[in-house]
Amino acid sequence: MDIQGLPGRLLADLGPAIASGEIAGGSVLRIEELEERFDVSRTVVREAVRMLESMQLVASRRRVGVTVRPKSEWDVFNPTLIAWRLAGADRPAQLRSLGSLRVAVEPAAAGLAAVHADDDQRRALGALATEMTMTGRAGDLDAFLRHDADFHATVLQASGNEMFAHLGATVEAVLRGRTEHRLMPHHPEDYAVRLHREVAEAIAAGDAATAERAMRAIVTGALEELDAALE
Amino acid sequence: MDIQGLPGRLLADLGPAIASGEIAGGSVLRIEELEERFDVSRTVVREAVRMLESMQLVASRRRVGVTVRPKSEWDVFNPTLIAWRLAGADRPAQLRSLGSLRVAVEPAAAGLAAVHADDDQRRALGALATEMTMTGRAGDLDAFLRHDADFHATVLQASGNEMFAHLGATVEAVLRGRTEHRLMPHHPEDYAVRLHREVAEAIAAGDAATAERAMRAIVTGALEELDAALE
DNA sequence: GTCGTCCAAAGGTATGACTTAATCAACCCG
DNA sequence: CGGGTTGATTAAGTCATACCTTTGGACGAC
Repeated sequence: MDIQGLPGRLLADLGPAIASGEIAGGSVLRIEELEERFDVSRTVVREAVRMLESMQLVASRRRVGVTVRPKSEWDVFNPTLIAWRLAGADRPAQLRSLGSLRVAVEPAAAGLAAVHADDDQRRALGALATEMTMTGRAGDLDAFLRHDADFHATVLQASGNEMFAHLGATVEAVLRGRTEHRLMPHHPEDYAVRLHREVAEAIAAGDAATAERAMRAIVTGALEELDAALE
Repeated sequence: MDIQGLPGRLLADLGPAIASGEIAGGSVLRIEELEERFDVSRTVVREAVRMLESMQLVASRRRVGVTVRPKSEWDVFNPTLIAWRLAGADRPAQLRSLGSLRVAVEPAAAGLAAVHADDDQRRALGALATEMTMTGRAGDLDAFLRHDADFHATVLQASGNEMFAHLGATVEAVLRGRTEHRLMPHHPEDYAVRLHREVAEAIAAGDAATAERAMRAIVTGALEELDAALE
């Protein structure tokens, strides 16, 4: 999902630098300077700039240069940008934003999934809940993370809403970040695992209200734990 | 927010064509062909392709060409792409997706706004609700639309969550599309206007639960009306 | 002090040559 | 005859350069 070619190299360098605030809003980059700094041709620089431009990270104006736009204008839903911010200095802020988004979206998705999921998806959720129980008890955080991410991605997918479905990858990034940075207990809380089981069963039974309620408990719990972990 | 220069011209032509399905997933475009078709240089074509690529609309592979990716891989949150789809053949599907998204996000945003809004925002919401009452009664759909969009944008902004805030522009696009295509009653329903007033008052009073409930009523109502209007 | 003109700086576009990688097919080996 | 390896071919990727276009700011006239 990442990069391609030389412009990708520039992106991988400039993008995170801007996203982390290291290059402040209002700064001006000149194309010629970038050519020298990265030792590439104008073509390459321009393509990289175009991509930053399409994320609303920068704006290019004649006679001025490539100016970094204020943070408030970024395309904050862009998955690449989210990844950069999660990897950089304002990971806390990004995690909080995404946490609120999850609280809003995932319960709704669970409710829809109870209505729209196909049989395979209902079965898969049950199986994933079981895996989470087992790997959670065993303290195998890697495997737990994998199944947790799969679980949420499956629910989002099963909602039948393409926009919800696309948040699967983002949620996975959140969960991974949480695990990698020790922002969650070393043994997943029992109650969280039980709630996942409850969501799976409610979706299997077509019980939208219960699925929604249980999922809301999961994501609000996650948000509270996150806030606590971030002091 | 749109376009800039010659690459913008290509984008404005290719983007909507892909977004509407006119150019199907799996199709292959060759750069040289595009050069001729639009009578521009390679530089320009490549930059346009880069931008389509960063929306995940296409992928460029050596020895093959620029292939249009399946719809399921598009960056469906990209505002430009949303605009293209709203303007094109699958406006109905896009409106439905966005409708569900609103149902998920706006109630949560209203709840947060009741806690985080500043005084100006609380005042502005009250004033906008008043305007909606007046222009709604007068049947001035244009003015009503403007205030309606402002209202929702302000709530999203006041939530204090940058991701919610960014959905303001998208919601406005939805509302505008709804009005322009006669998908709403010629006189806004009284109950909807009353609910907006209720949201404004709850946010002014810092009553998160009420704000959330009233906003949920607004957006679920809007979604139902949309579904009805789309048969 | 204000307005208008002019110039230079920086991005935007065009071109053509060259490099790189991947597909397809021919070919060789088993 | 089948399968894997190699090589030719094709289209994207990169580079260097020249030229065009816009525009911010300096400079001078009124």
